[in-house]
Amino acid sequence: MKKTKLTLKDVAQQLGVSTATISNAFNRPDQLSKGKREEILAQCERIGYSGPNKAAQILRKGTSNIVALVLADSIAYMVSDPVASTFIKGVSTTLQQQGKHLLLYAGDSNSILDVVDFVDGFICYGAPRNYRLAQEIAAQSKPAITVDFDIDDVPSINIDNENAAYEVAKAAIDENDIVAILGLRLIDSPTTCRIYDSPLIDVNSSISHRRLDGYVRAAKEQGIEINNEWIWHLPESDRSYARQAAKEVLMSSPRPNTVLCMSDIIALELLHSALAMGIDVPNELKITGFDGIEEADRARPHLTTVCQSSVAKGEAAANALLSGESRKQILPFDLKLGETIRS
Amino acid sequence: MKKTKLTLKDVAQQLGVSTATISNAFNRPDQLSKGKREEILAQCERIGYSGPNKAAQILRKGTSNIVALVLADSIAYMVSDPVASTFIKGVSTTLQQQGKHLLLYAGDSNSILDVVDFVDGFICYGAPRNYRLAQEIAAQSKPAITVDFDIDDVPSINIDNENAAYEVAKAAIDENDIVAILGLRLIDSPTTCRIYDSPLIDVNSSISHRRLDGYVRAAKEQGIEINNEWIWHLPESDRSYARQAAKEVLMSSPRPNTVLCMSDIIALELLHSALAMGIDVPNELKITGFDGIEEADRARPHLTTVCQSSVAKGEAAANALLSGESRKQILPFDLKLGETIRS
DNA sequence: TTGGTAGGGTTAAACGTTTAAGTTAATGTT
DNA sequence: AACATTAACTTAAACGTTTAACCCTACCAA
Repeated sequence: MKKTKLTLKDVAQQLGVSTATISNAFNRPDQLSKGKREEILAQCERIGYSGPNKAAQILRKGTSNIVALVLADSIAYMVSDPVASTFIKGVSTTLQQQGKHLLLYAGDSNSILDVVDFVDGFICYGAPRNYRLAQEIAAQSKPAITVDFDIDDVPSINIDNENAAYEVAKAAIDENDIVAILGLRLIDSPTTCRIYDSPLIDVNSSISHRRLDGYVRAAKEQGIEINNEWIWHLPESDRSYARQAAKEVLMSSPRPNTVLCMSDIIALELLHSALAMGIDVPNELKITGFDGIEEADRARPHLTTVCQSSVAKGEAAANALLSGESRKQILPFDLKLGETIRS
Repeated sequence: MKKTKLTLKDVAQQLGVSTATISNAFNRPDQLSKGKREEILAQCERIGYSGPNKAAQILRKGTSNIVALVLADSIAYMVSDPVASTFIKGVSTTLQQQGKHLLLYAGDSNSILDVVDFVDGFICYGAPRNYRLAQEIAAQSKPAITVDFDIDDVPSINIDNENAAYEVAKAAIDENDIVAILGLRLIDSPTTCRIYDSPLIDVNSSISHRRLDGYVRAAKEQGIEINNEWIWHLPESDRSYARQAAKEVLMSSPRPNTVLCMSDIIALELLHSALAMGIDVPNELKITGFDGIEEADRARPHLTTVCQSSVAKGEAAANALLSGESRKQILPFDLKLGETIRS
């Protein structure tokens, strides 16, 4: 029983050839005769050498076939959020097709150094928490791509959030409506609350603020000014935060009759709360969502929302990274009219 | 502008000390004087050296701080399945706490060799597709742990599936019931179908077969023999497979009045289909699930199911791997009675 | 004075590959 | 026959660290 693992050198010695030849047998078939190659491979199989050590390969070749997916929030949150997990889906299928491996990264900017040396590239998903981290990554000389936010000169995948929000809001808002917004990560607070005059965070890079702009523009077109009092901040697109916000909105007086939600999860939770309270949707309350998740399809009445394909985003991100694409891409969205705004 | 990245050697030269000293400054503070160490670290900061190259470290030290989570199905499926994604959640939070990184692996047994050399250990989740792969991994001399299935001598995390299934079935089944089972991965087929006399796969290692045993035992106690004709096979715990199986069950005659489902997703889909057809649950149709996912809580009537904590499984798996625990652990489950079996 | 020990360094040999450059023999060209 | 080309290998220098073993110098005890 061999105690220590076989190395390429051992094998070379045993077969009486040079290490280069063994290495070539595995990596560059054109560098040796077909016969010799097959013989070597067969012998390796026999003596239990399963190929060059990958750690050494990574050091020597400088490439590992590992791509890091850098997540804004904890992995825990990301796998449970339908939008984020669908994104991961897109990334992973594409990577797998190309023989790449996926490292899920959700640490801070210190420990990113733990992986930066051996990873082939980075996909950075979701600001703002990720913004500084992504900047550091971009500063490294490794391929990187951002999704759902932007950093100068770094290729990215986005949709036109401002127009998407504008369109869904425009479809929902009528003259004289009282409009409220259930927003995501608008200010720096760990709890659900109205934003009032709290300073908005990260205005430039955040999709939430682009959406806010769109909503506000659509409202303005109907002569409606949305006061900060009617804008809620949720720290995450999470059911329990949403439930609380829904309660606050529905209890407030006057009660808004149009609520624009920055995610479907939020919108659905609001819908359920409203129905449970016996509120007529859409006649007493119009609701719009954002994302177009599967669950929105199953809800009755159907949710009016903006569909964006998270899978497509994931695929686009992986493909762009692997192909060295350096442009910023804007993916399409799709307005979906359900019965939550008009029956 | 430095073109090429700084190495430890460069730094040593610039600071006029040996490479060993620089290395020690980063890794072994006790090996040099405090003053020197601080000076070195400050200088490194200044000239832009962010610490030893990790690829080289991995090769030299033989450890990478990366743990591979080996998934039975595609990552795409895993992140969308509530049970699996919750498991990932548990694993990832634990790993993160301990400063480890998570590599999601869903390839085949060939490409596992791509990572085996630099990964610190393996968590193998879910047979049977994973069974052979896991055997190969176990054959490597790296720490490994299996979850929801077993391999001789490899530590594992499981619940007592046989008893869990027995208990939920016992709670549901009455004398003279017609009992059907919606099972998971029972035979080797990519489509939803009745199993009839198809050979069962992987009888030993599969949780599905343990559950089957439990169901059958409970039925027998009521004098009921479950014919293979009344057992369905679903290739995955997926809504669309479930929908089809639900249709078939509800259309068959005589229609079963007790259906034992091997996952909540399946049970919920059956519940929806039944309600949509105007069938009275539980009076005309009793349903049980398995897993205890969140969504089961939101259903009306509440689903009767077996709760198991996937998060706890994930945490246990990660902890066992990191601590070198070598026993097989059986985690508790929890019978949850809802109104889908008795109103 | 001798010798022992501890602190603070340095040297140099790994870790397991890949690959540019070099060697040799065989084949083809004129 | 002389020379150029090619095929099939080998040599040896990286890749960027870590770490056992060694070497000073200073200090202290007896």
